[in-house]
Amino acid sequence: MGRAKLTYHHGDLKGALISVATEMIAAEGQAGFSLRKIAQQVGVSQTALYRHFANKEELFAAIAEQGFLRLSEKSQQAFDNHSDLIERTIEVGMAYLDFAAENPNLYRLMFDSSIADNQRYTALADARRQAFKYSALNSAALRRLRDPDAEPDSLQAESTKILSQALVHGLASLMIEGMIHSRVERKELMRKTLSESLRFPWLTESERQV
Amino acid sequence: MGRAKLTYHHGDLKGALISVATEMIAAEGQAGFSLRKIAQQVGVSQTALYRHFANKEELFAAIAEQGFLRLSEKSQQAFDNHSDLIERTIEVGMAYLDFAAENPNLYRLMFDSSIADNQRYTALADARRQAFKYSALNSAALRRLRDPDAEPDSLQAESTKILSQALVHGLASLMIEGMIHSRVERKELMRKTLSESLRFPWLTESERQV
DNA sequence: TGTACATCAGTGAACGCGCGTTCACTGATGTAC
DNA sequence: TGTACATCAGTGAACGCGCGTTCACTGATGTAC
Repeated sequence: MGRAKLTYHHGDLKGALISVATEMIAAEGQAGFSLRKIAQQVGVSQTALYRHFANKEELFAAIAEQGFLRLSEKSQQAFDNHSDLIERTIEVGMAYLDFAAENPNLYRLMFDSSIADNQRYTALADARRQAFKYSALNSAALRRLRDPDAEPDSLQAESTKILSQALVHGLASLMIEGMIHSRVERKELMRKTLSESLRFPWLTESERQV
Repeated sequence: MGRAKLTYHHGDLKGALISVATEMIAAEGQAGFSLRKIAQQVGVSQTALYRHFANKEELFAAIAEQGFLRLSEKSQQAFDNHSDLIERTIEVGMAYLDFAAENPNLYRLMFDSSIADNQRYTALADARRQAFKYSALNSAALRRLRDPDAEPDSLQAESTKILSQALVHGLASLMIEGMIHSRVERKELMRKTLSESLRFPWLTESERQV
């Protein structure tokens, strides 16, 4: 169906709604968000939306899902581009930080617990799991290197995993909330901080090649 | 003025409003928050509030300020109770995490950029600075120990400071958003993670005593 | 000690607003024959 | 190839709601004389 053709039926209204809604979240955040504005921007009546989403929350879930899919892609690229374990960990983390810096409002929505915690949105939960696959794999690998006989869910393993997750999420939050002010270039700072904290001194040089 | 006495004038309406508003934030978060509900709960007309606050945002700022003052107190206690540098850093961090765990909605409000970034609220900014004084002093001390000749705002110093801030903020966020699921006791896990990441292997035993 | 009066904290009715959602509808599409 | 009809995407008027804020007011308080 031609795009220029102004038909009664839109063609891909669902996709257009998600895309415009995502832009709106990016521009104004969750506070200034409204279904009516989105419909207006898409050029459709304010009730058309209810053919595709049961309610506002369901649209939010779709936006968040979209976000995780994009984050996933970035993470995978970073993962695939590096084989050195530490480099890889840093670069996956950097991809995460870049995403947060470029999409602060979207990032916030993605981690809004009121949506994320709702078990109803299975597609969202899947996308989320996918996005964390690469960092999760990384920490599993690290754990094995560190202590091959460690129980999978030992305190040691848990704390390693949580450390890296917390660090990267914390850096993202600090960036978004503007708590990081520095003369030095932000990206360089991120890289350095990540790299210092993830040096893992217990690894020998040979172990670092995965 | 007696409390039981039902007078036309309240006595300390401003204080009562902040206190009830803080409770309401704690219970329902920013989403379900409304001036009318608060006035009702305090038992006063919905417009009485405007004698003490110009608008809703100003009340938010007062709530956040209150939060930072409480956090400040907790941090200072933790600081004063330990002289070992690492123990002290861990305990100040733990105080921060406890606060976030006990007051998730308040914590979120305190770091809501739309209020925090507004320069108009100088009392809020002061309270905030006060709350971070102890962790900031800590990282300054660490920096000096690590490299006495380091320029105060070197990349090294910046990244050390950011690392500890990010870690503790990241852990708080993970806790609040329920991303931390674990069989082991949460507090123990926090302590271990913090302690591992802040071990600072470059410090000698004698340097650890401040 | 008593009175007049300025000050100011709290009232209550009312405003306009934007919101999410409902409802009965209409126009376009695709398919069976 | 043409027609009847079921399906379903999008319409537009309307709903009720809770909200923040305004306004002219009233009742209580404290102070000057």
